[in-house]
Amino acid sequence: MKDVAARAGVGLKTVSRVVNGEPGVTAETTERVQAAITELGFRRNDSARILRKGRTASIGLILEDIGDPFYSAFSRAVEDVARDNASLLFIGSSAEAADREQELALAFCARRVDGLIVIPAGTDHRYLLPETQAGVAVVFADRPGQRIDADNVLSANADGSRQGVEHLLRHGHRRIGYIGDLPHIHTAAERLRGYREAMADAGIEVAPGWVAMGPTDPERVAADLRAMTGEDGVTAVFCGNNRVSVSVLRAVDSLPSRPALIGFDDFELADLAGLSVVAQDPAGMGRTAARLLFHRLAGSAGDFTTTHLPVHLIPRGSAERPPR
Amino acid sequence: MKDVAARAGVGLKTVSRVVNGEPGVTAETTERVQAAITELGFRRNDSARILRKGRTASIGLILEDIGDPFYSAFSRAVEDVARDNASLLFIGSSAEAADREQELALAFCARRVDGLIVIPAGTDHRYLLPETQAGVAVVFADRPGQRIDADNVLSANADGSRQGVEHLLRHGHRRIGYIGDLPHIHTAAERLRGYREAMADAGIEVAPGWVAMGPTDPERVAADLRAMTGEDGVTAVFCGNNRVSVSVLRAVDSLPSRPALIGFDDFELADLAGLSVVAQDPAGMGRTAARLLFHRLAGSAGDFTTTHLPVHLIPRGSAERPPR
DNA sequence: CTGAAAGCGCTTACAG
DNA sequence: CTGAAAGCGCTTACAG
Repeated sequence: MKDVAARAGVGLKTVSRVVNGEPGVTAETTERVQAAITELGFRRNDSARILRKGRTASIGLILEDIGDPFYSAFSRAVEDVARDNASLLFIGSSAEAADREQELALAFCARRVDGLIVIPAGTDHRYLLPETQAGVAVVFADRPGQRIDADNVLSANADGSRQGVEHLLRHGHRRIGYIGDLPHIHTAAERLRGYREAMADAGIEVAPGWVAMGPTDPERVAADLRAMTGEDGVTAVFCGNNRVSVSVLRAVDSLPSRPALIGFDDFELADLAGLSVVAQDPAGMGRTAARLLFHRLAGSAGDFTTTHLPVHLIPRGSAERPPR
Repeated sequence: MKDVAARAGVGLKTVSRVVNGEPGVTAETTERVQAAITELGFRRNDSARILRKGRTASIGLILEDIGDPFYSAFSRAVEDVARDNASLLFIGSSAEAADREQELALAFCARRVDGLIVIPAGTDHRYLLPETQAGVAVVFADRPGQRIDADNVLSANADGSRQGVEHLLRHGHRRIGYIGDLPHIHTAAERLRGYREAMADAGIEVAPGWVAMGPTDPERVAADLRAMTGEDGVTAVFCGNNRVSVSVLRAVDSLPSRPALIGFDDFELADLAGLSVVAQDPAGMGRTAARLLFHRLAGSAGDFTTTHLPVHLIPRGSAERPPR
């Protein structure tokens, strides 16, 4: 910028005015400055600008894994809202590791992002306290932030499982199994709770072998599926998330008899597989979380909120078959 | 930092040393500084650090759409390599719009990213010349950069189509149709070229109605599928990308008779649908592009390269059926 | 082992 | 309409 000023024979401030389209510069001066800019290949350094101005016009997004279709739809919605607010987006995956989540969050904060959208992997978010006190806005999505006051945007997880179970009950099932993710994950625990409550309300005692929580790798899921659908086993299986559903679909055809199926979370081609699902709205969740974040950044002060986004049941055949 | 220095009764430089874990500070002094840091809730401002140091330890990634599973696997690989190189990742979607690609790229450059990985939407990348001259490393992936010298990492697109067509020929098909994406997209054009060459080599003249290029929305694809598989139409259809494949799978069951199918690019559940594919390696592409970028940033000077990543055919039944 | 001075590339607040 | 000075929060190069 100094070079441009020298070349155009003007002061620094005049170059700044031209670069930022501020008023109060003669057409002739503007032209001379513009010429110098092109000749020298000048590009404004936004880092320097940011250092002086305060707000960085960037936000950070911490996901579990961009590879999961739920999170990619979520991310796209966040990105769109960020663009509407003239903000750039840092992104990172925690891979379900608390220390990686924290490392990413603090790295983003060190770059002075204005705000953070976090899909929590960890269970203690007090490490963000100094950041929020310094003015960084934080919104947790999909799972709530823990040991910290903040805004949360969640799906109606327990309610969704309840809906799914009641749907299976209406189609005559009573021995209903549940395959879920690791139980320390909030969504996994909530969905299991909804299942248990709906079963209890129907007066059905859940046998120990009917519930299997654990990592969502295909082998574990297939083994648990086989175990719970054996002789006198369950006639229907509730899949706790889209990873479980996919693994179950891959394994179900090798079972002696096919159980009724319902999955939590919709995904591409679930329709072709005829899988009935309790559908979440990942784009809606991303949009809601991002709008809330920019609301806070715009100075909205009210109490912290927890939003539960509704889910809805999509029947496609797999859950509407009677018990064998 | 000034406040910390004052509180600890030391100089600025000493605080800097402690914050960065540089040697040459007494344990006692370190302790006093650390105490001041916690008491004041000090957080180093990396923007300021970056301004002084030069390199920003961040790269930008411009995708067509994070929602597409090909690009989400790609992104995850880029992110992993970035982390290995202690670099943060800006991400943005062009939505196949050249102006949005440019806007994102220049915004990232204004933040002084060290490098850029671009999946091009536009067809003229001369706008990046001032940036590359200023030292920004750029790698194009999936599609080549145009009107600019740079590194490219691509799939063997034409070769892949050729493999797919030859596979169908081996199973007795001669009337083979092709449904692809908009022809101005490089991958779409290359894959079509491979198809045409393989057909010509087999001595088959491609009838005008056998090729349909256009947007990948389900309605367009379904209409073209119906049109080309009518009376005396094609007996096999080559799907030019995973968007086309999904739309074809959704529409194919309503046809009077089911054509043989093969798709370019693998995707989740293609196995359940029994779809034979020419598989790309999105994670490998992301990894290769990112490694190349950091190689350049580490000072590697050689000529610009264009890498063609191999693809491989996965038979799953849909392409191995003879003509009706 | 420690610190004062200068500077990274901008903008702010002010004066002319 | 224009510009000189100070400062954003750090690091570099140097001196003690």
